[in-house]
Amino acid sequence: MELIFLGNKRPPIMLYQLRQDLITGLRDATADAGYDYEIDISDIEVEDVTDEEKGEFSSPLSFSIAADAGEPPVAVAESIADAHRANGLPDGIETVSVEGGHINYHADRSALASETLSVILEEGTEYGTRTVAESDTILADVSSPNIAKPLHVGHLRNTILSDAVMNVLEARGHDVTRDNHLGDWGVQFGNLMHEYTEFGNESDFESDPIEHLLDLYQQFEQRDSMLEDLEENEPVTDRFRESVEEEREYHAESGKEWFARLEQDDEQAVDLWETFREVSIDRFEETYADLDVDFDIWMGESFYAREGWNDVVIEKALENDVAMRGDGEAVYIPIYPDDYENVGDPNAADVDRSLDRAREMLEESDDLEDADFEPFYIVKSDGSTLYGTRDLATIEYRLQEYDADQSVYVVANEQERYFQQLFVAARKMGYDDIKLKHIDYGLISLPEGSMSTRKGQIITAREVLDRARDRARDIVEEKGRSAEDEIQAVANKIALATVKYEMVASKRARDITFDIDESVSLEGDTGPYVQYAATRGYSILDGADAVPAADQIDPSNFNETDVELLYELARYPIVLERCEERYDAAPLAHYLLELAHVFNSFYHKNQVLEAERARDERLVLTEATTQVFENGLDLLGIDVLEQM
RNA sequence: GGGCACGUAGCUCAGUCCGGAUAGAGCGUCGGACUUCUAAUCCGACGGUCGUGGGUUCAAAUCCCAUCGUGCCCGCCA
Repeated sequence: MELIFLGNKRPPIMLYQLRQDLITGLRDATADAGYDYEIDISDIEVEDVTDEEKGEFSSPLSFSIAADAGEPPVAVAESIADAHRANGLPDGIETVSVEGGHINYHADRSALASETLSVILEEGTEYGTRTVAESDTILADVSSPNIAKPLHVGHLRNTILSDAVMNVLEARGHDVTRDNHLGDWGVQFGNLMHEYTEFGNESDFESDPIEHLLDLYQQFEQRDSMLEDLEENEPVTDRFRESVEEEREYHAESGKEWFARLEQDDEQAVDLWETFREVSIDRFEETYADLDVDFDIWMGESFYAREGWNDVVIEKALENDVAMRGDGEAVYIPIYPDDYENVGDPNAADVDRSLDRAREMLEESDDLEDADFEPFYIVKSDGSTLYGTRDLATIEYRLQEYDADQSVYVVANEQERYFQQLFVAARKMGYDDIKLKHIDYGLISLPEGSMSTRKGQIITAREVLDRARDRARDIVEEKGRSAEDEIQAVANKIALATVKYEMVASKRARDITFDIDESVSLEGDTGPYVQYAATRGYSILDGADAVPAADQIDPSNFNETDVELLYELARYPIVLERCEERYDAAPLAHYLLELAHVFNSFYHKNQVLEAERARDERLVLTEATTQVFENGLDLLGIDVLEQM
């Protein structure tokens, strides 16, 4: 992908560009020194600026070359450094040295300082973003709550993580469509309709529809598991067992029937479903508004069922001979054990589309259980569809309507296996030109154990937000810096920062034990810590009449502390690059924390307004820092505050 | 039985995907810094067999194999 820098005719002398230049230079120097060695990005490390000896960039490649060539590493390093010196170091690199076999490059700090500050202030909110010649069109499943249930902390993590990751992908130049892929279709709603028509209560529904529906859902599930227990555990008589079985089947069958009716557009079923859906969406929207997140589309699973997309993929699967028929009306795609391998990546995907293997296996034994493949069902024997059908339909739709390059799914890692199967099935269907990516994340549990909507052990998104707000308001009041009428607004922003930071600070794969008391703490490794640092920046800028232009300052006035902060700012685009690679926001969260720490340190050590030497320089540096705080926090969906 | 993830300081976690020079933060503990641009802060100290055992390598927290522990998944549910 080709880089186009915004607003500059030539690539600025920035960390990012310098590293690119050094790779090229190092490649030539290595060849000129007489060594045959393949050099890539990993051969140049960006070092900690506080380490004088290592320089800003360092390469350990002399060790590998030395091992092959049987020469001492220091000699190899020296001869490469000499060659590089002779060829001429890139603009912005002052010297190259050899320390302990490492080739260390020392940047021209003044040039880097003024370039970095100029670029940040010139690009403003665009700093760190890029445009790419051929951006990807990305369709993303985000948030995806099930209707008729409240949003809980799991949805909170999903929604906040999705928002941040999609923001990053946009900043990296891609065209992202956020699809709130509502769970609004499936037998569970048949079960709910059964329960509602049997036991529902209109006045309860009206006073709190979601609570009432949740009660009914839990009642259905609890009765089912209770009956299951009774059935399995020592029934007193056969007669008793039979009646338990009957009771259980009655409810389950009735639920399935309701769903079948819904899929057949039965008026009563559709009416009920629409009512459930509307009250759910109304409630969701309140919470999304509180979270300050938006979606581009709310397709929901029902869309693909009701608009005929399910039929499209079912037909396609049968016509292309990738799916076979099972009992009743059942249709499934056989998946062989060797089908899984880099299956989300269009370039690496290689699956066996043939049904011959499955047919052979079934000839030996009619029992699917014995066959060495997993059936990926897209039609059940009763003729209704499954989530897999809807997900295949979604891919078909995204290709047809959006010409999508990527279809990505922010969904908890408990569904990892399912997504592998879905992606295999999709390849078999012939969806070859689309990158499929499961952006999985760890489960959230409570200190008292794992959450279960069924058992009623949940903590809702609303509870978390309310508690964070209450706690933030107490602290804002205690500090007494905000005007009476602003307290709630300030507290809200701090509360959001707390919750959002918490939700993205751990890398995706990690499970989180969600301790609400710890999460609303405002000290240390938290969102408010970062907000506070930014606020101090504004406070400084507030005390200055004007901030000079970046090209009007003398970078040689910067001391070590200033330079450390400056390098932190320069690193920002590299952090976003890493976030894009990983489809994660955690590196950004950690970066902002580090930036806040360095800025706080700068704040204590260096005077700005009263500085004897570097007042102008530090004003520019401070302004650039607040800009990076704004840009980075914005990607995490966190607002900065002038005062807190 | 099979699959995936996680295991780093007392606790919560970065760093692992791309192997490099003394393994980093926060919380907690101990000590220090507010007549100062916001102390929601800063500075310092204490704290580590990077789960364990092999292997590859000049070099392993990082790669490979094995093993233990924890969580999740393996349904014509989502």
